[in-house]
Amino acid sequence: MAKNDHSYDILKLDNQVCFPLYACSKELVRQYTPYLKELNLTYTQYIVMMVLWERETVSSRELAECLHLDYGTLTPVLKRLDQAGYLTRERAENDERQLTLTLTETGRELKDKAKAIPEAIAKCMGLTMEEFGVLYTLTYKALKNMEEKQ
Amino acid sequence: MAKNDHSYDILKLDNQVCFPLYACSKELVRQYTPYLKELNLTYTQYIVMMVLWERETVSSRELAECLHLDYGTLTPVLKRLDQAGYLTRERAENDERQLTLTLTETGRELKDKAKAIPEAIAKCMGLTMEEFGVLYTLTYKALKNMEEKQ
DNA sequence: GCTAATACAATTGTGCGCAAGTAAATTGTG
DNA sequence: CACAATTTACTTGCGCACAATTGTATTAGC
Repeated sequence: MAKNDHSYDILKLDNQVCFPLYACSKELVRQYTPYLKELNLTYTQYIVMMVLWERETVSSRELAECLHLDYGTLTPVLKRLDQAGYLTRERAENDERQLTLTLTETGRELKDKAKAIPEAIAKCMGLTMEEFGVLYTLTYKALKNMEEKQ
Repeated sequence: MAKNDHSYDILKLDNQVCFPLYACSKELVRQYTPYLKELNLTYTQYIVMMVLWERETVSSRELAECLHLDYGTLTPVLKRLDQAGYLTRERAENDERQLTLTLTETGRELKDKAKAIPEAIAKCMGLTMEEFGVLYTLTYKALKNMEEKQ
């Protein structure tokens, strides 16, 4: 193969968009960790709590959908949050299949402690307000396009 | 608490930049999966192979650094790639601590099969060339800023 | 040259993350 | 009504991902 064969350049790590996205996502979770440790939460548990802080109660199915998580992941996460006393898990009255999650008082108290986190993380990332907006738009656009494919 | 208290809005899932980034990253890995399955690779194994396809040989330490992975993750991944016959693991001559990874012929053969993947994934994401460029720049910028914090 | 400090890698433990398979409740169809 | 299809959730198995700990080789300080 000739030295100036560039047909494999698309396989170079530096030419991938997916890699920095993947690495950035992991690094973000790592940055959250020390803050969340004070709340006794992991990142995944945190995003579950965010939904509950906003809605007080939600079905397991809706949660799985809006967080893009499947039950294999969600079930043990919800059990741990239940065990920690941050939420309750009950079957829906009208449909025994459905699981209804409800925020507890202990869970609600975390909300105040969590208030400072988003700004701290934003500072870590060091992007301008405009850049944050662009990043938000592009990731949501890609996400939407990809979920349409399946 | 008054209904028009917006001080918690920063905790709404829809107002987070981190969440779509996290969800998008996971969705991306999911999109790769069927393509990589044909090469008998996971996404993490794939990015290891990308480095080897470009460099033929690399030390474990360099790999960990450029992929932003620690040894707890990397060690078992490398063992599996070794077992699959895609690379060899040898101690460096001059320093018994260091692990040197070398691409095998079998590993090199995968490169051709992998060639079509980046374009297929790009199509899934459905962004324009310009948008890909912006996404690349912003994620690398955030990544660089965050790793400076630690 | 001996010991302390450092660097590199492996191991252990915990928690995602998802595919595949299973089970139970509900809904749809004849 | 009976029974097939669907929905919802759980379980199992495997592979990351990382913090914390341990082990070994090299280098630095004296």
